[in-house]
Amino acid sequence: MADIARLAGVSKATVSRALNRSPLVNEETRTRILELASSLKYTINIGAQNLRLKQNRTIGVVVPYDSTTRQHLSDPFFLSMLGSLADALTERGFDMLLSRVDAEQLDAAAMPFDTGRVIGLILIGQWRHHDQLNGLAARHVPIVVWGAQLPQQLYTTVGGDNVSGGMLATEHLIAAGRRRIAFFGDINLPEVAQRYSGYCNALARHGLPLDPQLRVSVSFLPEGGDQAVREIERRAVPYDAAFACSDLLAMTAINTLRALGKQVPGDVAVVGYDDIELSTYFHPPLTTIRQPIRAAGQALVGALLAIIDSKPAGSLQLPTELIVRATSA
Amino acid sequence: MADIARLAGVSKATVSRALNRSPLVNEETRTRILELASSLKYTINIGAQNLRLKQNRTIGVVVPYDSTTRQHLSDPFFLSMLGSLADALTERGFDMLLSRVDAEQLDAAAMPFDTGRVIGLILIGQWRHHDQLNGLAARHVPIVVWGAQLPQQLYTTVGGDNVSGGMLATEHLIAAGRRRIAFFGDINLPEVAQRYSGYCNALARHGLPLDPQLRVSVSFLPEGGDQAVREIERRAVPYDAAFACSDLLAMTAINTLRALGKQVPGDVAVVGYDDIELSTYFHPPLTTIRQPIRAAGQALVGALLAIIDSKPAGSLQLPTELIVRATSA
DNA sequence: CTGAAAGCGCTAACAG
DNA sequence: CTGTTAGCGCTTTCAG
Repeated sequence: MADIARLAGVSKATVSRALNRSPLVNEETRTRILELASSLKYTINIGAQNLRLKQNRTIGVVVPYDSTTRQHLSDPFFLSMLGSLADALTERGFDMLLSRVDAEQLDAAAMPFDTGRVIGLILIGQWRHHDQLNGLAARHVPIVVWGAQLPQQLYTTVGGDNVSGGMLATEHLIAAGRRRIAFFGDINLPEVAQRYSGYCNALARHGLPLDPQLRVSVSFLPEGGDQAVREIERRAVPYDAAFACSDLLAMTAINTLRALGKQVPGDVAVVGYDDIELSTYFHPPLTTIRQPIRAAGQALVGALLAIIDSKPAGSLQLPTELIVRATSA
Repeated sequence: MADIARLAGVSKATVSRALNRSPLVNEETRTRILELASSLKYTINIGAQNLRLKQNRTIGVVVPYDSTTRQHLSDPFFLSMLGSLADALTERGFDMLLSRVDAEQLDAAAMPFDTGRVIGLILIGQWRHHDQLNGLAARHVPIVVWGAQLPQQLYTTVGGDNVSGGMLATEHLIAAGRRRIAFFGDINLPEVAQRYSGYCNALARHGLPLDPQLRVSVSFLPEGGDQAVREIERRAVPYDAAFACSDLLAMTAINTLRALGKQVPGDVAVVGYDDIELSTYFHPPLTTIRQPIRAAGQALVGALLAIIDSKPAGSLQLPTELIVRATSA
């Protein structure tokens, strides 16, 4: 900037003003400076600017990962979420600092905030780390989490409406004439627990019994679908449908069902969750519960910026939607 | 820092030294300062430190996207790559600034560098933007690209060995007794072109004719597999195998083959590319060419840091590997 | 071993 | 309209 000032025969202050399009600077001087700057390919040093302005337009996006199961990068759902966040942040002129942290050491997630690198954090995935997240919020780290709303929650969440998602899926299967509906998912995870309660509600509403033997606890890893099917077969309980807590789970489950000689949806109807892009192109195309990814990115960013602005930002539940395709016909 | 200095009864300089573990500071003073700092949850402001040190430990990772086809976020391969990069960068103490840029305006990718936010760029995906990439390199933007090595290339690439990948796949199919092998992919993309040339080599080596009718040009979008199969059926050329340029393509192709009543691998053997995690759990498990993702992240980061250090960093081709599963049995 | 002082690149009073 | 000056939070000579 000093160079430009010298070459333009003005002071650094004027250059700064010109570059920031201050109305205080003469039209003519301004264009001269701007041209000089662009011919020298000069751009303001954002670090210095941030320091001076005590501002910062970078948001930290954290993907917690489970070091034992690597339960994080298998699912295309995350990638879509990342994309949606990138779009929402870009749109509002923010940069995105991406980090992965061990889910057991979630405090580490706050480092970019503590060191002033970012002004707030978006966490993709709540898992079972409610307490650690509360801890961060108690420290006044501006944070928004993609996940379920829980009692005594100090942090803000944005998530799909899991209860109604679970209901939609289950009622759809019931409407399709299914009576013995298996549930695949780990209810220790808050989101899955809510989907399960939606499932229970739907059964109750239609006077169907809740058989605990029909619930199989599996992780979100791709092998989960296979495991779930094999487990329920081992239990030898009759079932004519399955509600899987992710599309990936549903797809791998369907593959195993087929391998075991079952027809989908003939013998077993299947509904997934998320509506990842591949679901449409799967064979047969997968019936699923759509999570509104675009809206999710917008909502997460909106909520975080509100918090940073110290405006109250309540937790949010985004509507989910049943997408009927062929696996439940 | 001024606060800590005051509370510890020392100068800012001493605090700085203590925090940076300088040997110049008295053991006792140091621990006092360190304790004070941690009790106040103080952390050095990285922005200010960077400014003063004229350093920066942030790398920009850029995912170009095609605004018309959104040819970017459908494929789990990218997510794995992102994860691998995140790991490699974290390991070496670098932060990752993630951005998406319109592939038609790749110059924009350099912005975080021009403004001093990052010290170098990693681009995931070369697509057909060789010239723009050369332009960036000519401007001395430190940059490494995941993609194919091309003639007259000013930038550094790291990529899988596509020619040998194409050969491995094709020779495997030939060894399995297939003679009419379709190729699914857009050879306008350098990586795909190289895989195609591997495919041609393999055919030639075994004295098999190269039938241009067997090559179907489709994008990497998930619907590509479906389109490819329908196109080749429309052409009514006989084929007994297909080599698809991504696993996603292979999977959606298999679904469509099945929908058309063809057996896989009975009627048509299929080989994919990338070895994404889902491939193992697909039904039938997918034969594919593995790209060494972990090594890729390491290599990309390593090459970029070398360039930043103004050490010469030649382009690199990582070995690919044939993973035989059930779709080619 | 410690402190005073200068300065990284930028912006914003304040004074012309 | 423009320049002078101070200072964002940090590190590092240079003197004690």
